Amino acid sequence: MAYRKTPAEIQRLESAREHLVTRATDVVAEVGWSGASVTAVADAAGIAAGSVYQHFASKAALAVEVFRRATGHEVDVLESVLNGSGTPVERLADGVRVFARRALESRGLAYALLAAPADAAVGAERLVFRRRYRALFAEVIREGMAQGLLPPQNGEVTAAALTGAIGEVLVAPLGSPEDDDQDILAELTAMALRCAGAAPSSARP
Amino acid sequence: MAYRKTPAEIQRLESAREHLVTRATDVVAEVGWSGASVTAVADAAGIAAGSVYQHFASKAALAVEVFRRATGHEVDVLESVLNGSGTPVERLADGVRVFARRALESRGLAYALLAAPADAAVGAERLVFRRRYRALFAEVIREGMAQGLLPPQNGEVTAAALTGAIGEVLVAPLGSPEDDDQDILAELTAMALRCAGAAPSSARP
DNA sequence: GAAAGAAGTGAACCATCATTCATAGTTTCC
DNA sequence: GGAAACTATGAATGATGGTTCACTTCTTTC
Repeated sequence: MAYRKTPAEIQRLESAREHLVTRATDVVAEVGWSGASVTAVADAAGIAAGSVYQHFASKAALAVEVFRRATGHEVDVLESVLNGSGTPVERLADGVRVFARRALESRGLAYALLAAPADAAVGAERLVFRRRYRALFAEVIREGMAQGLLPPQNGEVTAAALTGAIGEVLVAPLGSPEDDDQDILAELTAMALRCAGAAPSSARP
Repeated sequence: MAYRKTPAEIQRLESAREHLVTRATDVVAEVGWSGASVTAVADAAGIAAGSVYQHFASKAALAVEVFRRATGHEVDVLESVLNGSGTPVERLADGVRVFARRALESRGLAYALLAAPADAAVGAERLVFRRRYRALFAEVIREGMAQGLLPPQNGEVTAAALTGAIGEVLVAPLGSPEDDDQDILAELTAMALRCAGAAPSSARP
Protein backbone atom coordinates (compact mmCIF):
# COMPACT_ATOMS: atom_id res chain seq x y z
CA MET A 1 0.00 0.00 0.00
CA ALA A 2 2.71 2.42 1.00
CA TYR A 3 4.58 3.95 -1.91
CA ARG A 4 8.33 4.01 -1.49
CA LYS A 5 10.73 5.26 -4.10
CA THR A 6 12.77 2.41 -5.44
CA PRO A 7 16.53 3.00 -5.62
CA ALA A 8 16.31 3.23 -9.38
CA GLU A 9 13.66 5.90 -9.09
CA ILE A 10 15.70 7.88 -6.61
CA GLN A 11 18.60 7.59 -8.99
CA ARG A 12 16.46 8.78 -11.87
CA LEU A 13 15.26 11.84 -9.95
CA GLU A 14 18.75 12.61 -8.82
CA SER A 15 20.12 12.51 -12.33
CA ALA A 16 17.19 14.52 -13.65
CA ARG A 17 18.12 17.20 -11.16
CA GLU A 18 21.73 16.90 -12.12
CA HIS A 19 20.86 17.20 -15.76
CA LEU A 20 18.81 20.30 -15.05
CA VAL A 21 21.68 21.97 -13.22
CA THR A 22 24.09 21.07 -16.00
CA ARG A 23 21.93 22.42 -18.75
CA ALA A 24 21.06 25.49 -16.75
CA THR A 25 24.79 26.12 -16.41
CA ASP A 26 25.14 25.85 -20.17
CA VAL A 27 22.35 28.33 -20.69
CA VAL A 28 23.89 30.77 -18.24
CA ALA A 29 27.27 30.42 -19.93
CA GLU A 30 25.70 31.15 -23.29
CA VAL A 31 23.18 33.87 -22.62
CA GLY A 32 24.00 35.06 -19.13
CA TRP A 33 21.78 35.15 -16.09
CA SER A 34 19.40 37.61 -17.63
CA GLY A 35 18.61 35.32 -20.52
CA ALA A 36 18.22 32.28 -18.33
CA SER A 37 14.49 32.39 -17.73
CA VAL A 38 12.81 29.41 -16.15
CA THR A 39 11.28 28.61 -19.52
CA ALA A 40 14.60 28.79 -21.34
CA VAL A 41 16.32 26.61 -18.78
CA ALA A 42 13.50 24.11 -18.73
CA ASP A 43 13.51 23.95 -22.52
CA ALA A 44 17.24 23.34 -22.53
CA ALA A 45 16.80 20.52 -20.08
CA GLY A 46 13.89 19.12 -22.06
CA ILE A 47 11.33 19.44 -19.32
CA ALA A 48 8.33 21.66 -18.67
CA ALA A 49 8.69 24.94 -16.84
CA GLY A 50 6.61 23.64 -13.97
CA SER A 51 8.89 20.65 -13.52
CA VAL A 52 11.75 22.87 -12.48
CA TYR A 53 9.83 23.31 -9.25
CA GLN A 54 9.98 19.58 -8.59
CA HIS A 55 13.68 20.04 -7.99
CA PHE A 56 14.04 23.59 -6.74
CA ALA A 57 11.84 25.74 -4.59
CA SER A 58 12.44 28.79 -6.73
CA LYS A 59 14.37 30.08 -9.65
CA ALA A 60 16.75 31.77 -7.27
CA ALA A 61 17.52 28.44 -5.60
CA LEU A 62 18.40 26.92 -8.95
CA ALA A 63 20.55 29.89 -9.86
CA VAL A 64 22.41 29.63 -6.59
CA GLU A 65 22.99 25.93 -7.14
CA VAL A 66 24.35 26.60 -10.63
CA PHE A 67 26.66 29.24 -9.26
CA ARG A 68 27.85 27.18 -6.31
CA ARG A 69 28.52 24.17 -8.42
CA ALA A 70 30.60 26.00 -10.99
CA THR A 71 32.40 28.36 -8.66
CA GLY A 72 32.96 25.73 -6.01
CA HIS A 73 34.83 23.69 -8.51
CA GLU A 74 37.10 26.60 -9.37
CA VAL A 75 37.79 27.29 -5.74
CA ASP A 76 38.77 23.69 -5.22
CA VAL A 77 41.14 23.73 -8.16
CA LEU A 78 42.70 26.96 -7.00
CA GLU A 79 43.04 25.66 -3.49
CA SER A 80 44.82 22.52 -4.56
CA VAL A 81 47.26 24.48 -6.69
CA LEU A 82 47.93 27.05 -3.98
CA ASN A 83 48.55 24.27 -1.47
CA GLY A 84 50.64 22.29 -3.92
CA SER A 85 54.39 22.05 -4.07
CA GLY A 86 56.98 24.78 -4.39
CA THR A 87 57.66 28.03 -2.61
CA PRO A 88 54.72 30.26 -1.77
CA VAL A 89 55.72 32.55 -4.61
CA GLU A 90 55.82 29.71 -7.11
CA ARG A 91 52.47 28.47 -5.90
CA LEU A 92 50.97 31.92 -6.16
CA ALA A 93 52.14 32.20 -9.75
CA ASP A 94 50.81 28.74 -10.54
CA GLY A 95 47.50 29.53 -8.93
CA VAL A 96 47.01 32.70 -10.92
CA ARG A 97 48.04 31.01 -14.11
CA VAL A 98 45.76 28.02 -13.67
CA PHE A 99 42.83 30.10 -12.56
CA ALA A 100 43.19 32.46 -15.47
CA ARG A 101 43.74 29.74 -18.03
CA ARG A 102 40.60 27.97 -16.95
CA ALA A 103 38.62 31.18 -17.12
CA LEU A 104 39.92 31.99 -20.58
CA GLU A 105 38.99 28.52 -21.73
CA SER A 106 35.34 29.08 -20.92
CA ARG A 107 34.87 32.80 -21.14
CA GLY A 108 31.10 32.78 -21.15
CA LEU A 109 30.86 30.92 -17.89
CA ALA A 110 33.71 32.87 -16.36
CA TYR A 111 31.99 36.12 -17.16
CA ALA A 112 28.72 34.90 -15.70
CA LEU A 113 30.41 33.74 -12.52
CA LEU A 114 32.72 36.67 -12.03
CA ALA A 115 30.96 39.72 -13.26
CA ALA A 116 27.69 39.44 -15.12
CA PRO A 117 24.64 41.08 -13.61
CA ALA A 118 22.83 38.45 -11.63
CA ASP A 119 19.94 38.25 -9.27
CA ALA A 120 20.39 39.17 -5.65
CA ALA A 121 20.77 35.64 -4.34
CA VAL A 122 23.61 34.95 -6.74
CA GLY A 123 25.15 38.30 -5.89
CA ALA A 124 25.22 37.33 -2.25
CA GLU A 125 26.76 34.00 -3.08
CA ARG A 126 29.40 35.75 -5.10
CA LEU A 127 30.49 37.67 -2.05
CA VAL A 128 30.85 34.43 -0.15
CA PHE A 129 33.07 32.92 -2.80
CA ARG A 130 35.07 36.06 -3.24
CA ARG A 131 35.86 35.83 0.40
CA ARG A 132 37.05 32.27 -0.11
CA TYR A 133 39.30 33.27 -2.97
CA ARG A 134 40.65 36.04 -0.85
CA ALA A 135 41.31 33.73 2.05
CA LEU A 136 43.21 31.33 -0.19
CA PHE A 137 45.42 34.05 -1.62
CA ALA A 138 45.89 35.61 1.78
CA GLU A 139 47.20 32.37 3.19
CA VAL A 140 49.86 31.95 0.50
CA ILE A 141 50.89 35.57 0.93
CA ARG A 142 51.17 35.05 4.64
CA GLU A 143 53.45 32.07 4.08
CA GLY A 144 55.50 34.07 1.62
CA MET A 145 55.96 36.82 4.17
CA ALA A 146 56.86 34.30 6.88
CA GLN A 147 59.58 32.90 4.66
CA GLY A 148 60.86 36.33 3.79
CA LEU A 149 59.96 35.91 0.14
CA LEU A 150 57.43 38.68 0.24
CA PRO A 151 57.71 42.09 1.88
CA PRO A 152 55.54 42.98 4.86
CA GLN A 153 52.05 43.92 3.77
CA ASN A 154 48.41 43.55 4.68
CA GLY A 155 47.78 40.16 3.13
CA GLU A 156 44.03 40.63 3.11
CA VAL A 157 44.28 43.78 1.04
CA THR A 158 46.68 42.25 -1.42
CA ALA A 159 44.51 39.16 -1.67
CA ALA A 160 41.43 41.24 -2.36
CA ALA A 161 43.35 43.21 -4.92
CA LEU A 162 44.48 40.05 -6.65
CA THR A 163 40.93 38.77 -6.77
CA GLY A 164 39.71 41.98 -8.30
CA ALA A 165 42.65 42.40 -10.62
CA ILE A 166 42.40 38.91 -12.06
CA GLY A 167 38.67 39.22 -12.53
CA GLU A 168 38.95 42.56 -14.26
CA VAL A 169 41.73 41.49 -16.58
CA LEU A 170 39.87 38.34 -17.54
CA VAL A 171 36.55 40.01 -18.04
CA ALA A 172 37.58 43.25 -19.68
CA PRO A 173 37.58 43.03 -23.44
CA LEU A 174 41.24 43.94 -23.40
CA GLY A 175 42.85 46.18 -26.00
CA SER A 176 43.43 44.61 -29.34
CA PRO A 177 41.04 41.92 -30.47
CA GLU A 178 42.31 38.55 -29.29
CA ASP A 179 45.49 39.92 -27.80
CA ASP A 180 46.74 36.36 -27.61
CA ASP A 181 45.65 34.64 -24.45
CA GLN A 182 49.18 33.39 -23.91
CA ASP A 183 50.44 36.95 -23.55
CA ILE A 184 47.63 37.95 -21.26
CA LEU A 185 48.35 34.94 -19.11
CA ALA A 186 52.03 35.74 -18.81
CA GLU A 187 51.43 39.41 -18.12
CA LEU A 188 48.75 38.65 -15.59
CA THR A 189 50.99 36.26 -13.71
CA ALA A 190 53.86 38.73 -13.70
CA MET A 191 51.52 41.45 -12.50
CA ALA A 192 50.28 39.25 -9.66
CA LEU A 193 53.81 38.58 -8.47
CA ARG A 194 54.70 42.25 -8.55
CA CYS A 195 51.47 42.98 -6.74
CA ALA A 196 52.47 40.71 -3.90
CA GLY A 197 55.97 42.17 -3.96
CA ALA A 198 57.84 39.06 -5.09
CA ALA A 199 61.40 39.61 -6.25
CA PRO A 200 61.49 39.62 -10.05
CA SER A 201 61.70 36.12 -11.55
CA SER A 202 61.52 34.23 -8.30
CA ALA A 203 58.76 32.14 -9.85
CA ARG A 204 59.02 28.77 -11.46
CA PRO A 205 60.34 28.98 -15.01
CA MET B 1 -0.08 83.54 -30.45
CA ALA B 2 3.13 81.54 -30.59
CA TYR B 3 4.19 80.10 -27.28
CA ARG B 4 7.85 80.48 -26.48
CA LYS B 5 9.44 79.39 -23.25
CA THR B 6 10.61 82.37 -21.32
CA PRO B 7 14.18 82.21 -19.97
CA ALA B 8 12.79 81.82 -16.48
CA GLU B 9 10.71 78.87 -17.59
CA ILE B 10 13.65 77.23 -19.32
CA GLN B 11 15.60 77.74 -16.14
CA ARG B 12 12.83 76.20 -14.08
CA LEU B 13 12.66 73.11 -16.28
CA GLU B 14 16.40 72.77 -16.31
CA SER B 15 16.68 72.91 -12.57
CA ALA B 16 13.76 70.53 -12.16
CA ARG B 17 15.68 68.08 -14.29
CA GLU B 18 18.80 68.74 -12.31
CA HIS B 19 16.97 68.22 -9.07
CA LEU B 20 15.59 64.95 -10.36
CA VAL B 21 19.04 63.66 -11.28
CA THR B 22 20.43 64.72 -7.92
CA ARG B 23 17.74 63.05 -5.91
CA ALA B 24 17.85 59.97 -8.08
CA THR B 25 21.56 59.76 -7.32
CA ASP B 26 20.79 59.93 -3.63
CA VAL B 27 18.26 57.16 -3.93
CA VAL B 28 20.70 54.98 -5.83
CA ALA B 29 23.40 55.64 -3.25
CA GLU B 30 21.02 54.64 -0.48
CA VAL B 31 19.13 51.67 -1.83
CA GLY B 32 21.03 50.68 -4.95
CA TRP B 33 19.79 50.46 -8.50
CA SER B 34 17.39 47.69 -7.69
CA GLY B 35 15.53 49.81 -5.19
CA ALA B 36 15.46 52.87 -7.39
CA SER B 37 12.09 52.38 -9.02
CA VAL B 38 10.59 55.21 -11.02
CA THR B 39 8.10 55.75 -8.23
CA ALA B 40 10.76 55.85 -5.54
CA VAL B 41 12.87 58.29 -7.51
CA ALA B 42 9.91 60.50 -8.35
CA ASP B 43 8.84 60.51 -4.71
CA ALA B 44 12.31 61.50 -3.63
CA ALA B 45 12.27 64.36 -6.11
CA GLY B 46 8.78 65.37 -5.03
CA ILE B 47 7.16 64.88 -8.41
CA ALA B 48 4.73 62.37 -9.89
CA ALA B 49 5.99 59.23 -11.54
CA GLY B 50 4.70 60.35 -14.89
CA SER B 51 6.63 63.58 -14.67
CA VAL B 52 9.90 61.72 -14.85
CA TYR B 53 9.07 61.21 -18.50
CA GLN B 54 9.00 64.94 -19.08
CA HIS B 55 12.72 64.89 -18.60
CA PHE B 56 13.84 61.46 -19.68
CA ALA B 57 12.60 59.14 -22.38
CA SER B 58 12.91 56.11 -20.17
CA LYS B 59 14.04 54.94 -16.81
CA ALA B 60 17.19 53.58 -18.41
CA ALA B 61 18.02 57.02 -19.79
CA LEU B 62 17.72 58.52 -16.33
CA ALA B 63 19.82 55.76 -14.84
CA VAL B 64 22.51 56.32 -17.44
CA GLU B 65 22.49 60.04 -16.72
CA VAL B 66 22.87 59.41 -13.00
CA PHE B 67 25.73 57.07 -13.64
CA ARG B 68 27.47 59.33 -16.14
CA ARG B 69 27.17 62.35 -13.94
CA ALA B 70 28.63 60.66 -10.87
CA THR B 71 31.26 58.57 -12.58
CA GLY B 72 32.27 61.30 -14.99
CA HIS B 73 33.12 63.48 -12.07
CA GLU B 74 35.35 60.79 -10.58
CA VAL B 75 37.11 60.26 -13.86
CA ASP B 76 37.80 63.96 -14.12
CA VAL B 77 39.23 64.10 -10.64
CA LEU B 78 41.39 61.08 -11.28
CA GLU B 79 42.56 62.47 -14.57
CA SER B 80 43.62 65.76 -13.08
CA VAL B 81 45.55 64.05 -10.31
CA LEU B 82 47.23 61.60 -12.69
CA ASN B 83 48.22 64.48 -14.94
CA GLY B 84 49.33 66.62 -12.03
CA SER B 85 52.83 67.28 -10.84
CA GLY B 86 55.51 64.84 -9.78
CA THR B 87 57.00 61.71 -11.24
CA PRO B 88 54.67 59.20 -12.85
CA VAL B 89 55.08 56.97 -9.83
CA GLU B 90 54.16 59.75 -7.44
CA ARG B 91 51.18 60.64 -9.56
CA LEU B 92 50.04 57.05 -9.68
CA ALA B 93 50.17 56.85 -5.91
CA ASP B 94 48.30 60.12 -5.58
CA GLY B 95 45.67 59.00 -8.05
CA VAL B 96 44.99 55.75 -6.23
CA ARG B 97 44.90 57.51 -2.90
CA VAL B 98 42.53 60.23 -4.00
CA PHE B 99 40.26 57.88 -5.88
CA ALA B 100 40.06 55.51 -2.96
CA ARG B 101 39.55 58.21 -0.39
CA ARG B 102 36.66 59.65 -2.32
CA ALA B 103 35.09 56.24 -2.69
CA LEU B 104 35.42 55.49 1.00
CA GLU B 105 33.82 58.80 1.81
CA SER B 106 30.64 57.85 0.01
CA ARG B 107 30.57 54.12 0.12
CA GLY B 108 26.98 53.69 -0.97
CA LEU B 109 27.44 55.61 -4.15
CA ALA B 110 30.82 54.03 -4.81
CA TYR B 111 29.33 50.60 -4.51
CA ALA B 112 26.49 51.47 -6.85
CA LEU B 113 28.86 52.90 -9.43
CA LEU B 114 31.53 50.24 -9.22
CA ALA B 115 29.85 46.99 -8.52
CA ALA B 116 26.18 46.87 -7.69
CA PRO B 117 23.88 44.97 -10.01
CA ALA B 118 22.43 47.45 -12.44
CA ASP B 119 20.33 47.41 -15.52
CA ALA B 120 21.86 46.64 -18.86
CA ALA B 121 22.24 50.22 -20.03
CA VAL B 122 24.18 51.14 -16.91
CA GLY B 123 26.25 48.00 -17.27
CA ALA B 124 27.25 49.05 -20.73
CA GLU B 125 28.13 52.51 -19.52
CA ARG B 126 30.23 50.98 -16.80
CA LEU B 127 32.36 49.26 -19.40
CA VAL B 128 32.90 52.57 -21.15
CA PHE B 129 34.07 54.24 -17.99
CA ARG B 130 36.19 51.30 -16.94
CA ARG B 131 37.96 51.69 -20.22
CA ARG B 132 38.56 55.33 -19.44
CA TYR B 133 39.99 54.53 -16.02
CA ARG B 134 42.17 51.95 -17.64
CA ALA B 135 43.40 54.37 -20.26
CA LEU B 136 44.30 56.92 -17.61
CA PHE B 137 46.29 54.44 -15.57
CA ALA B 138 47.87 52.98 -18.68
CA GLU B 139 49.17 56.38 -19.70
CA VAL B 140 50.87 57.02 -16.38
CA ILE B 141 52.38 53.55 -16.44
CA ARG B 142 53.65 54.17 -19.93
CA GLU B 143 55.32 57.37 -18.79
CA GLY B 144 56.80 55.55 -15.83
CA MET B 145 58.26 52.92 -18.11
CA ALA B 146 59.60 55.56 -20.49
CA GLN B 147 61.40 57.22 -17.61
CA GLY B 148 62.77 53.93 -16.37
CA LEU B 149 60.84 54.20 -13.12
CA LEU B 150 58.76 51.15 -13.88
CA PRO B 151 59.87 47.83 -15.34
CA PRO B 152 58.73 46.76 -18.80
CA GLN B 153 55.19 45.43 -18.74
CA ASN B 154 51.96 45.42 -20.64
CA GLY B 155 50.54 48.68 -19.36
CA GLU B 156 47.02 47.80 -20.40
CA VAL B 157 47.02 44.66 -18.31
CA THR B 158 48.44 46.41 -15.29
CA ALA B 159 45.96 49.23 -15.72
CA ALA B 160 43.05 46.81 -15.91
CA ALA B 161 44.38 45.02 -12.87
CA LEU B 162 44.62 48.27 -10.94
CA THR B 163 41.06 49.15 -11.86
CA GLY B 164 39.82 45.78 -10.69
CA ALA B 165 42.01 45.66 -7.62
CA ILE B 166 40.97 49.07 -6.38
CA GLY B 167 37.33 48.32 -6.97
CA GLU B 168 37.48 45.03 -5.17
CA VAL B 169 39.35 46.38 -2.18
CA LEU B 170 36.94 49.27 -1.85
CA VAL B 171 33.82 47.25 -2.29
CA ALA B 172 34.69 44.12 -0.36
CA PRO B 173 33.61 44.29 3.25
CA LEU B 174 37.20 43.78 4.26
CA GLY B 175 38.27 41.64 7.17
CA SER B 176 37.75 43.16 10.56
CA PRO B 177 34.85 45.57 10.93
CA GLU B 178 36.03 49.07 10.15
CA ASP B 179 39.64 48.11 9.62
CA ASP B 180 40.45 51.79 9.73
CA ASP B 181 40.11 53.46 6.39
CA GLN B 182 43.47 55.09 6.86
CA ASP B 183 45.19 51.71 6.90
CA ILE B 184 43.26 50.45 3.92
CA LEU B 185 44.23 53.56 2.02
CA ALA B 186 47.92 53.18 2.80
CA GLU B 187 47.95 49.49 2.02
CA LEU B 188 46.02 49.98 -1.18
CA THR B 189 48.42 52.63 -2.39
CA ALA B 190 51.42 50.50 -1.54
CA MET B 191 49.86 47.55 -3.32
CA ALA B 192 49.23 49.64 -6.42
CA LEU B 193 52.85 50.72 -6.58
CA ARG B 194 54.08 47.17 -6.20
CA CYS B 195 51.59 46.10 -8.82
CA ALA B 196 53.08 48.52 -11.31
CA GLY B 197 56.57 47.47 -10.23
CA ALA B 198 57.69 50.74 -8.67
CA ALA B 199 60.82 50.56 -6.55
CA PRO B 200 59.83 50.53 -2.87
CA SER B 201 59.23 53.97 -1.43
CA SER B 202 59.77 55.88 -4.62
CA ALA B 203 56.46 57.62 -3.98
CA ARG B 204 55.85 60.95 -2.38
CA PRO B 205 56.09 60.77 1.42
C1' DG C 1 -4.43 -5.14 -13.12
C1' DA C 2 -6.05 -1.80 -10.07
C1' DA C 3 -5.58 1.55 -6.46
C1' DA C 4 -2.58 4.87 -4.39
C1' DG C 5 1.16 7.89 -4.45
C1' DA C 6 4.37 10.78 -7.08
C1' DA C 7 6.23 13.21 -10.79
C1' DG C 8 5.41 15.89 -15.08
C1' DT C 9 2.83 19.25 -17.73
C1' DG C 10 1.76 23.86 -19.44
C1' DA C 11 -1.69 27.09 -19.55
C1' DA C 12 -3.54 30.31 -16.31
C1' DC C 13 -2.36 33.29 -12.63
C1' DC C 14 -0.31 37.01 -10.37
C1' DA C 15 3.01 40.51 -8.82
C1' DT C 16 5.91 43.94 -10.25
C1' DC C 17 6.98 47.95 -12.49
C1' DA C 18 7.89 50.83 -16.47
C1' DT C 19 5.18 53.43 -19.41
C1' DT C 20 1.07 55.86 -21.19
C1' DC C 21 -2.73 59.03 -21.41
C1' DA C 22 -6.87 61.59 -20.33
C1' DT C 23 -7.34 65.30 -17.36
C1' DA C 24 -6.07 69.28 -14.64
C1' DG C 25 -3.12 72.99 -13.87
C1' DT C 26 0.37 76.76 -15.64
C1' DT C 27 2.52 79.87 -18.50
C1' DT C 28 2.65 82.78 -22.61
C1' DC C 29 1.01 86.26 -25.40
C1' DC C 30 -2.46 89.20 -27.56
C1' DG D 1 -9.39 87.94 -19.69
C1' DG D 2 -8.88 84.16 -22.58
C1' DA D 3 -7.15 81.13 -26.25
C1' DA D 4 -3.12 78.42 -27.22
C1' DA D 5 0.77 75.79 -25.95
C1' DC D 6 2.83 73.41 -22.68
C1' DT D 7 3.81 70.86 -18.14
C1' DA D 8 2.24 67.94 -14.20
C1' DT D 9 -0.51 64.31 -12.46
C1' DG D 10 -1.51 59.56 -11.04
C1' DA D 11 -4.55 55.99 -12.07
C1' DA D 12 -4.94 52.71 -15.77
C1' DT D 13 -2.36 49.92 -19.02
C1' DG D 14 0.73 46.42 -20.60
C1' DA D 15 4.69 43.52 -20.75
C1' DT D 16 7.50 40.43 -18.50
C1' DG D 17 8.39 36.29 -16.29
C1' DG D 18 8.16 33.63 -11.93
C1' DT D 19 4.93 30.61 -9.77
C1' DT D 20 0.78 27.79 -9.15
C1' DC D 21 -2.46 24.09 -9.89
C1' DA D 22 -5.87 21.03 -11.98
C1' DC D 23 -4.92 17.43 -14.68
C1' DT D 24 -2.27 13.70 -17.02
C1' DT D 25 1.18 10.21 -16.95
C1' DC D 26 4.20 7.12 -14.76
C1' DT D 27 5.63 3.93 -10.50
C1' DT D 28 4.91 1.24 -6.79
C1' DT D 29 2.63 -2.21 -4.26
C1' DC D 30 -0.60 -5.85 -3.47
